[in-house]
Amino acid sequence: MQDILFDFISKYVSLTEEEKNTILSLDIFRSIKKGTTLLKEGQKSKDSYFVLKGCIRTYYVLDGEEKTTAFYTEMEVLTPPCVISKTPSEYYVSCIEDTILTVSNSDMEMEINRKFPKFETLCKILSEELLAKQQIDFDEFKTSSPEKRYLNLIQKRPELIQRVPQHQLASYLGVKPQSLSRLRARIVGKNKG
Amino acid sequence: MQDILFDFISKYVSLTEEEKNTILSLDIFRSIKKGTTLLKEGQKSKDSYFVLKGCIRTYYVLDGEEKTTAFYTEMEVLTPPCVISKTPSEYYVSCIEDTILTVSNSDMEMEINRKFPKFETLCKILSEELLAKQQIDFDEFKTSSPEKRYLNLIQKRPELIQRVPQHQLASYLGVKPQSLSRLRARIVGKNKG
DNA sequence: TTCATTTCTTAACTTAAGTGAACAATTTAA
DNA sequence: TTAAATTGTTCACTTAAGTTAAGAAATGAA
Repeated sequence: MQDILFDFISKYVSLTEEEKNTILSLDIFRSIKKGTTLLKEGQKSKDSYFVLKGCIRTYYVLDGEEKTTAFYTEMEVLTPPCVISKTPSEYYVSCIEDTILTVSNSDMEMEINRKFPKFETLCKILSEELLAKQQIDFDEFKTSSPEKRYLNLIQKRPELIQRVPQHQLASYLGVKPQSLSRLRARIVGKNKG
Repeated sequence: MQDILFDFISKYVSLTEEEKNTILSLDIFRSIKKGTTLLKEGQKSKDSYFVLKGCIRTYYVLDGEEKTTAFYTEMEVLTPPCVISKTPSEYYVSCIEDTILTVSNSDMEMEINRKFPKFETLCKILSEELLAKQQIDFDEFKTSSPEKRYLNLIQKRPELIQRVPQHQLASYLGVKPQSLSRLRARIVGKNKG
């Protein structure tokens, strides 16, 4: 399990055994049951998550309705905005499958950065990459219709459509569950006739 | 003009005179005329921009149509995704006003990072903050109707509505120019009766 | 200044998404 | 195992966005 993390890190910076041991000594690996909530609206938190196996989602509760805005699966990192802004969280984070992840807080991060400055480089590269990736995702969302977004998702993350309940996918795509149902029926119809 | 940049940086890390002089020696300040294109689709670039005065926008050309996805105004930073991915740019960047900005490339950045490691900390903090901010923007976009997005924009960046042509604002809000016109008329109507 | 271009608005019509409700299928919990 | 809750689909109806077109207003260039 640790190897997945180390392989991931090694893509960005090389790691010595000493550094690996320091990371392991922090005891950051967690097994979480499906349905568990990791972060609630209004809570303060310093925790970042790296998903090794499984899936977590972020969602808001607006007018009593859940609005799912993101899914994080294998090899993806989530640092909730409240960790950066140091304000109470605006949203929930929960596991939609049994999930294995690492939980690291900003204190631990600072501690590692102090011992191994190259860790700061890793964090910089990672957040720059994530920012660029998310800019493109946002641009695609803005310039596409709901139907195009769904077709785009089939291309880019086909497994997500299998793993995730439709009504959560719907708000992720910016539409109501009924509209997603209809839109899918429309696509199937097109492929037939 | 330099002071604006140094004040901005000082919010994140303290700067010595030596460091300031090193930055100044790089000759990064540029005055750009309205309408100038800074980056074209298909071009490779290593340049990041920090807007001191004026406004730049990013836009795609899809099916012969311009799709504006972002505006960067005073005190905002843009590192185009192509700089991170090291691939040809998918979009254009151009000035929609006479603009004063800094242009810094990744080689210069590495040079400074080598001399002053605290610069790496600055970059890390900046991109983490930008990532968090953009996550929230994206979430708000997903969970709002076009009308709500427009009302939200009036709250958050009222000056933008004055500075920017409507048809560019429209694609920024994810609708056609005609829909933005209609939507605005609808809002005015509501406030009357 | 004048002409051409760009920008913005309005309108009529088409298409698709939102809404409320019903129902079947599936999952969860007692 | 059964009842309750959740989930997904369909339908009729409403509302809003996309499309096409026309014309007015503003802008820019010759």
